[in-house]
Amino acid sequence: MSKNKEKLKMVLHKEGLRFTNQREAVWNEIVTCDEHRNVDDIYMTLRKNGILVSRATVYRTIDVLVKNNMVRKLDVGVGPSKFEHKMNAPHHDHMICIQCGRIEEFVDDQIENLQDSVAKEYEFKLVRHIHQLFGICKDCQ
Amino acid sequence: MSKNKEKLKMVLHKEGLRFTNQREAVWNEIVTCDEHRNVDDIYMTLRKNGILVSRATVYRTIDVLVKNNMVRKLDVGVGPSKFEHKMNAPHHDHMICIQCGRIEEFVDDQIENLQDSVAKEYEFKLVRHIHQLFGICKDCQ
DNA sequence: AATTATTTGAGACTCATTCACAATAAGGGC
DNA sequence: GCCCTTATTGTGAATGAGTCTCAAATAATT
Repeated sequence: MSKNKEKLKMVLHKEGLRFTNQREAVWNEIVTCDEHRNVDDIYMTLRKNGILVSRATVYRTIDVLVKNNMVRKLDVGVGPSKFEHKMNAPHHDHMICIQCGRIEEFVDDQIENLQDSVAKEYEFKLVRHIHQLFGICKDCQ
Repeated sequence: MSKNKEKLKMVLHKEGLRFTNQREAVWNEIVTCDEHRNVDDIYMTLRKNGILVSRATVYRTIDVLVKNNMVRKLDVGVGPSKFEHKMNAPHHDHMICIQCGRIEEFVDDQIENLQDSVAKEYEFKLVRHIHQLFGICKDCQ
């Protein structure tokens, strides 16, 4: 059994939820693609591959995945939210071009550390964060 | 004429928009309150004070104010966006409690600087950013 | 004052997301 | 494997924040 399937089973069990074909299909579709996609993209791709899962189920499954840190939700400021899986990928944040919508990832450990310090200082238990830079990308300038 | 009124006039002029009672009323309502409020909060307060401005106009005016850096839009992850004015207030980011919804502000110049460096490195022209820490606040723990 | 262009208000509309509920499928015990 | 209980699914309707349309009102220009 693949590592990802294993991971899904664990999380579902932890949440007291059942392991179903639909949930596996959704997780599988998300984890085998490295793009930033919205629910409809994911739904349509599944459908194109002959896997009929309802949109509602995609939403419901993603909620669980997001809550359990397997998927990151990305509010890109306009239109539907986008999602990306977090397996085998180092943590990163995003730069979003307000002209062409292109999303670029960036990593900065110093920022991460400072962030942790701030949270500690306020006795705030950090669960997740959003750090997005909006602007004009190199190509659009 | 107050400094804030002056500022609004300038921005509207720059945008090729007219200075109207409604736009002044919305800006005034926002700039004289230091809380994080959504469009409906602002609309209802105006209405309570006998100032009848339509919801659509509040949305439209806020768009202009956000675009011109007079107001910050805050996506709090659930429900409608909140807004706060940016006059006389040093730049800050937000910690949002996912339990009680409380919003706390924090300032960290080092993070701001690092952020600028990252943008520079990618030749990305930074227009604005979102940096939000989600977690459990001191009181909710 | 007349003309032209912008803004406003009201409500219809959009569209992402959530919900309700009947039908279906999982998991546990036998 | 079969039954029973309980969770999950699909469907389509509902929700709700935000946007749009358009006629009437207001502002700027002549």
